[in-house]
Amino acid sequence: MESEIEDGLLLKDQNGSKLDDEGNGVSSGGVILKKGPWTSAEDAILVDYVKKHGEGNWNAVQKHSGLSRCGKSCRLRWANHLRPNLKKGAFTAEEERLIAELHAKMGNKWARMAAHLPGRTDNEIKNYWNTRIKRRQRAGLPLYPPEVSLQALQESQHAQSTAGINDGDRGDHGFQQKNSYEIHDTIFDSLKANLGILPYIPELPNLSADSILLKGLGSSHYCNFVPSTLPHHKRLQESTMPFLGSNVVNRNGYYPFDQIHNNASNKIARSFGMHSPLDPGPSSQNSLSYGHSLSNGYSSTSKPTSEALKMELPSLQYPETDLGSWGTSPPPPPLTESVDVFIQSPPNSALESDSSSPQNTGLLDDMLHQAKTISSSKNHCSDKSSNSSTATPGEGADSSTFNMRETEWEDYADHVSPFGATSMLNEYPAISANGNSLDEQLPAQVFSGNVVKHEPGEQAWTPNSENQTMSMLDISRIDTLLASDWAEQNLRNNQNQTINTDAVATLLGDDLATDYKQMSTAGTSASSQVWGLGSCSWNNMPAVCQMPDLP
DNA sequence: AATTAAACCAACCGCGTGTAT
DNA sequence: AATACACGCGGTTGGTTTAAT
Repeated sequence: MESEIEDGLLLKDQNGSKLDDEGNGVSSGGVILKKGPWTSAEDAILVDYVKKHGEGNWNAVQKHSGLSRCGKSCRLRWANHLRPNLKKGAFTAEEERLIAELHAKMGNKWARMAAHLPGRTDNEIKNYWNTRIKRRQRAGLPLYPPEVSLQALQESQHAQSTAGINDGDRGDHGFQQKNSYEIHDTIFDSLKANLGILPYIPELPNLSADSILLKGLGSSHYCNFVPSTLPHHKRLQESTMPFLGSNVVNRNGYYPFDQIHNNASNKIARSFGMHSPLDPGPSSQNSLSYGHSLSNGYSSTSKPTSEALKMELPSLQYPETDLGSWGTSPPPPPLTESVDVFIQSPPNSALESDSSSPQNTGLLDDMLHQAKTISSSKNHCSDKSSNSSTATPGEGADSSTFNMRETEWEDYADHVSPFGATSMLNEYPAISANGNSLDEQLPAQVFSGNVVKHEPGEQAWTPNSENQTMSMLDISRIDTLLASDWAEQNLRNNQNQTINTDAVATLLGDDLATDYKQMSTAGTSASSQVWGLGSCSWNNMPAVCQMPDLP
């Protein structure tokens, strides 16, 4: 080792390590730190070291084991490849779905997501997601499955509503609020993107998109959708926003929904195969487009089991892992594309980042002020939301409105237009009223009950019942989220739900999934699942405005 | 069969945060 | 309180494999 030390000029990298002229690091002891692929010998050394000394203190590995790797590299190698219980192989359909769900809630918090996926690493999840982002971007398909988006919104609303109730006592709920915010932000962007590509905007009865965002600043119930003012702008990258150029973001940094509305409304039915009830059936063009989409983008990384097995352990880089589990795992995702299908147009990063700009500070202050003013009259807000609703009270009550079976997720894309918005109006089956939310189920259980596996080539879920059609009317309508159905339902459920949510959130904080699980099992699932826009009205604003990391 | 493009994945890099001194 | 260090996270890069032409 020592002999490898070079006397040449040594640079220092960001971590203070010296670099030789080939870019290899040089430890403080003068040992050249190797870079690049790990060898089996190095793996063995590292494994042996960890067995003896445990994890952590990674910089000591090089010193004590003679391994010519920096501590950071050792940690990464251990975490991603050598540590026990790592699950290798393609992601299962369940995992794919969970990833989408988690991403909807957390954004690019790979490590946190990995915590929910035993045996999976943040890097693995990140790679998986990013490859699909790219693919979906090219295909113009949704980022999240509709039910994931909707559910996340619901949950975020629960949380934010709770935050509203705790308005005067936010000190201990910073995380929860932040979490809520993140959910909102991510999903909101997702929904916005959908608005840009989905035909539903026209369906928004009494509010244009800009009214949702901007007018809401004044007194609407939609203010909670105003994108963040928070500094987490790094989370979503511009690269995830392919559909809309920055030129469509108004000078306030908000996404000009009305513009989208105007531009998109005329294209809606035709472009997406989603037909207005007043519009004749899908055009052949849609069908063709959709079919094209299917044929294009569906080489998912989730490969059939056999392939998954094949791809594993390609080299010494991969330690032996328990492939046995794969043998028993569900058939590879036909679902292969399950996630891809829903990767939607990227979030509007401009909106996000811009909203955090100083120029919006005043707006946020106003929002906060009004939020506090209004928070005491939540019911009043609900009433107002109700008035704007286009749904009848009875209709929205069905919790199924915002739930889809996982299978539908895949089918959704499969049937959708090239833009990912399939003819949901016709094809989505109704979900049972007691359909579980994603969070109501633990990962291991999430997909057990209602996932219908499809073979990769299996295109279609055949619409065959009226109730299916019924359900989709709401589900497919992203704008519905912003509109009145939720508010309508919320009117009835708001009070009790808010209290429950508050209590749970207060107790559990971070783990919103658990929060909602508990809520659901407490017999409030029906109401909670229809928790709507109304609940995300002003009482939510504090959650946004109180973000601890606000400047 | 050869070439090119796309997809995948391991590893690296920079930065932020927490902790020890 | 200030500084240095260790660690972890998220983003990016580059090499390899696979698929398409």
